[in-house]
Amino acid sequence: MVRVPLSPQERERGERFGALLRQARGERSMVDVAAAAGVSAETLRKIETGRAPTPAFFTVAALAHALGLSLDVLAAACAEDAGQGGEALSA
Amino acid sequence: MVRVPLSPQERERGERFGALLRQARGERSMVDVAAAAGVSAETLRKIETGRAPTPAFFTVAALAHALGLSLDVLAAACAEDAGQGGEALSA
DNA sequence: CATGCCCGTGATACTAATACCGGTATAAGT
DNA sequence: ACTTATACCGGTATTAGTATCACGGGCATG
Repeated sequence: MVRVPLSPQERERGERFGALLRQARGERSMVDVAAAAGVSAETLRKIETGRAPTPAFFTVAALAHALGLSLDVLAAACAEDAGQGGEALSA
Repeated sequence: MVRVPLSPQERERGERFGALLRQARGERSMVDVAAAAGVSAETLRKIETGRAPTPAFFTVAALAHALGLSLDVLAAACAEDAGQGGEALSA
């Protein structure tokens, strides 16, 4: 087991992540945002649909920049949902 | 060529990125931070040394959380340098 | 109505990230 | 001096992200 397959939780988190991006995209087209971020439209689509649940950091950073989103907010929005059962590892 | 190999610029950006993480880690050990972030120590080492120049978003998010860093600051610090080979338009 | 364009999508190809293993070097503690 | 702990390094295995190709649906135009 050298490379653990993505957990269902990670998949779901990716879906939520993509949903956030799609929501932030609003009326803008995929190709427009993708071009602004410097990634291919297909990649953006995969991220939005959750088929790429764990995209690269800089890809996300570029998309967030193109959409005017904060990476911290984005990560927090997904992390909160991901650990909604009760994450008591910090205290 | 369906998957463009990483550019030298991306490699350098990864090195800077890793340097930032290492700096933020300070005196803490790799295994400690890696465990806190939920990634393997080898992965953290590869990211810090620049051998993994484009880590996954959530991996970076977890590391930043473990280190108390802001993702936006982190991305901005790398993006500035990654832009061109010498943008010194400081007014 | 046919054609072309934009959007979104599925399939395919290829590289890279993640994790594990063994070995090595340095520093500290006993 | 031996052991322990930390970090570095090479290789290996497997999954996953990213880009190109090719297709279907909707809309405007000729």
